[in-house]
Amino acid sequence: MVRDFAPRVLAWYDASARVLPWRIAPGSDAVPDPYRIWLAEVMLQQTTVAAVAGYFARFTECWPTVADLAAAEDADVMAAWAGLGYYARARNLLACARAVVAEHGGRFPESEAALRALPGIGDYTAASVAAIAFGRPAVVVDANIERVMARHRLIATPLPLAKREIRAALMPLVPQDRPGDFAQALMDLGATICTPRSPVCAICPLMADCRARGRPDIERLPVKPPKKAKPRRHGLAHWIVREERVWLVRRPGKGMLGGMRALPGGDWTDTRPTESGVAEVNHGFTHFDLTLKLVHRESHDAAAEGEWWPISDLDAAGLPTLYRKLIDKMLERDG
DNA sequence: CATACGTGGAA
DNA sequence: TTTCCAAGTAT
Repeated sequence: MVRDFAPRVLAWYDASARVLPWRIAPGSDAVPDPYRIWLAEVMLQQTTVAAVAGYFARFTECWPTVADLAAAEDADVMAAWAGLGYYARARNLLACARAVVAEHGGRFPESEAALRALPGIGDYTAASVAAIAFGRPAVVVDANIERVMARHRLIATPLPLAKREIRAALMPLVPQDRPGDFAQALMDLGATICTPRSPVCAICPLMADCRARGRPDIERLPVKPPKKAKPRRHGLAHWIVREERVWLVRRPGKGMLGGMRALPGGDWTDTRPTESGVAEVNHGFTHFDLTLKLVHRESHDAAAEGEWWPISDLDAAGLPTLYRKLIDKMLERDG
């Protein structure tokens, strides 16, 4: 049965592939654009298809080619990424586009190794671009494929240790003729049938030889390490207004919300400020929860760099969601 | 190997 | 409301 693993997966994909803006439909003779494949793959890192769609449309309209993106202003790209999260991706996106232009003549390299050496491209993205854009028989392993394989082969080793087994199990199954479709097929399968909860095994093309099929503990696969409790931190943000404009700063290039426009304010600490504010939000980050309070200030530090931004045009500032939530709350209150 | 790094939707 | 977690990468 294992011998026809890829044919079953590909036949299912031919009939059931999701239609996505960055995808070339199976059977189409269109030529994939490595720039669009790469852009989508970076946006999709730890991010849902639904969240990415609008950003992908705006980016490809503003910057149709990798050369256009490489020539863009940092501030414009960071603002366009605002709200999508994991902002190191946007910084690396620009660095990668510029490296492709400066070091590869404006064309993405085709080998997995050369792709892997570019900023923001790790094991997964290097393999997926090699397979999808260039038809290379790379072994693509993302969270969907980990789940499909851990269940099909009943791999109970906890992640991330299981990654090696999963990769070894998948490698001999990759078809030489359609590696890109194979990878996308397994990801679609994981996203729509072999889901984390309530998998729809009855319509799965792999059900005949899936070792986890029918087991009550199928939802526990793949086994993941226990999560740690998230601490809560507190911070202040300053609302400084002059002539219908608000004072915005840019956060340092590394760390939380690195490189993004923001409201000025102090460090985030583990003690709640006593000062009363005009608005407050709770915002959940990956490894801590933040309570951020908005307070009025008359002026900013004399030495501070920043810009007076029209309050009526805050949408264009490209503020991270944390600050948008806080400002929206205050404006809603004050009218 | 462990940790830092966003956000929004689903159950 | 809380918890989970989604096409991961860098350090």
